[in-house]
Amino acid sequence: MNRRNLEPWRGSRLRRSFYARPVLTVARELVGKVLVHRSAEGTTAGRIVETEAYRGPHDRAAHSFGGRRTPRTEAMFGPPGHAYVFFVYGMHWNFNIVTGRVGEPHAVLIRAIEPLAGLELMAERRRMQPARVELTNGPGKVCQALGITGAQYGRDLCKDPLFLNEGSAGRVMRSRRVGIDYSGVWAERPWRFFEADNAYVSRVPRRSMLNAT
DNA sequence: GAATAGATTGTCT
DNA sequence: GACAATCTATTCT
Repeated sequence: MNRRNLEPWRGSRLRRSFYARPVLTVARELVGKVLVHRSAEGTTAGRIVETEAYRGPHDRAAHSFGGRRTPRTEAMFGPPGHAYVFFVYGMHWNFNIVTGRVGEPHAVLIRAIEPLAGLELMAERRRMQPARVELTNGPGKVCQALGITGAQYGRDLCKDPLFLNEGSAGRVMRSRRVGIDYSGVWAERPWRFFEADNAYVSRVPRRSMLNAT
């Protein structure tokens, strides 16, 4: 265990240029990176192990489909490296990272992380025991564990207190995205990326749906 | 282990 | 009024 793993917030921070690239590239490369949130309650951090790319205005599954630009989706149209946070199903927050160019409404959903620091605080927020994969194996769970809500909407992820650091991943696989069956052919696109054999990945697809990257 | 139902509210039609 | 980039508990096999 090196110092970076013990104190993940000390790592090398990802720069704006990392996010200012095509959304599929960023989604793929975000697997293995370290997400850190330093809040008043304490610091929590984890390795990203599962992501999904959303690519409006053409992608029917994206909230920015058709160029829909409202107070809710505004952040997706803004500069890369900022947070797009939304509330869904009446009770869960989801955290995304805006990518690409200004005016291009693309973002990457963070679906799962492997906890690195602040496990006790995560467990407290999640109201469960710390040594369980259910702590952070889903997009709503990640937000609850890290204390991410609408208060973080639009925040610059190149600055404190919510930011990403360098990290590395094992083998990365891809599959169709989760929970967007209403979007027709767009649901088939292999725009979900995850680390192979990681226990914190929210759902392991059938072998026939898998692709190596 | 898989399938299903229920919770609960912001957003848009 | 309908629906949603989800989670949890429950009820099956």
